[in-house]
Amino acid sequence: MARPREFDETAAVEKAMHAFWEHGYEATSTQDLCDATGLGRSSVYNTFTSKRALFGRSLAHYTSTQLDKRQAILDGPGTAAERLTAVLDSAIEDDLEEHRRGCLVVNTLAELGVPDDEVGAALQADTDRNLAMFAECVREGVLDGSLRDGLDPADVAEYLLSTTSGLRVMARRGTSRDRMHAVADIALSAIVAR
Amino acid sequence: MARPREFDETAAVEKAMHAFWEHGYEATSTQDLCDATGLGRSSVYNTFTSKRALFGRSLAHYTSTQLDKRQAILDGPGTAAERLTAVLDSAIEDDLEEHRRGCLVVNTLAELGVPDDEVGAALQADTDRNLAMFAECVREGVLDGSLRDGLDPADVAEYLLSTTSGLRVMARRGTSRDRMHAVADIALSAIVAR
DNA sequence: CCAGTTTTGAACTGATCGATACACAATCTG
DNA sequence: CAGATTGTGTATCGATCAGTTCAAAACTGG
Repeated sequence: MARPREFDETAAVEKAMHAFWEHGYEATSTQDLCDATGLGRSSVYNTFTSKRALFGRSLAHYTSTQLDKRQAILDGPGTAAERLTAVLDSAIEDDLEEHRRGCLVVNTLAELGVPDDEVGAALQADTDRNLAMFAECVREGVLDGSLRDGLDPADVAEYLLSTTSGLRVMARRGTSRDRMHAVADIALSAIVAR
Repeated sequence: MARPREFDETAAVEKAMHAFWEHGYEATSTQDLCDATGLGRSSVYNTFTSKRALFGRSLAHYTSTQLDKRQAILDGPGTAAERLTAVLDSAIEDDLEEHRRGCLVVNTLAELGVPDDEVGAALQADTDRNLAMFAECVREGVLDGSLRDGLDPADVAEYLLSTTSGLRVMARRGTSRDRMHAVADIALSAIVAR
């Protein structure tokens, strides 16, 4: 083609993601996005079409990173119960760093719901992948004996996703690390083998 | 004094609350508030000072209503475990009606965090009152034998608030009523007496 | 009916919103 | 180097933002 880009597209998406994460979708102006990415307006619109589309890209980047991290923990060593504990601990640590901005997915769900566009599609995909990952781990846990017998993997997956979502809201309320760990302990006690 | 108001202030706050609830704080314009309340701009600003202050009033009205409703259930008949079940069921029903707009408190926490103003104060007050109500019920449950021995009321209160917050996020994800009830069942199974 | 007080409606403020137009710079292919 | 193509910077678009101004309207106590 012709003139090449003077910036890295993925790096720009990442910087935009942090801007959206910090202030939310509506409260982040296109000027904020230019400032955050270091790009001019033309470059932003030429590359990403619209604020909405850039948000979609940012959200997809966020969910991809987050899900990969979670998958890595669930694919790691230990019993299913231990791995689920590690997932909750990791979620709590994520919530506490980064100026307590919470989780971009939860924040977006709260602000926009599941809109009928690429943003909603990214949110739905995130929900589905989380549920699939959790359900698979629950099945493993029933087999390895670390989780209780008779658990419904789909229901428990929904329970675990609800639990992590709840923890992320608690983080925004200002709950302390110790309390969040106590909450996670109680939550897991409902499903670990006795 | 002089010329009387042509509208009911509380009714106006309630209408404004629904507008904020439906679209979020940032996405609700002052024009939207005029339309929703049926008031002119002058009346809105003369009565409520600013969009932010009206949001604070709307949020306080919401939390007050919600907390009173929850308190009524917790003050009702039945064991503590039964009353907590009723609270979660009520929260689920609330989440499902009203076009799945979720919970105004959770939505606001996600969008704004806990800002250093009247809005943040309303959010903090809501958190504190919820925790106090739950903790008291947990104490009663340990005494009446419907909840497990040795539970820490403060931790379990935080757990219950986290659970309801998580359910409200799940509602925004589009989770079905049956699944939400299944999640609530699992959540309660962690603390009910065996 | 009148002075005093408050509410109300309409017009309007400067600022900012998301997005575009367009000239020009920078690179590619030939 | 020529011509095509794409990226970038600046200036700007109309719309909308939250909030103000101001005079007419509607009430009060006297």
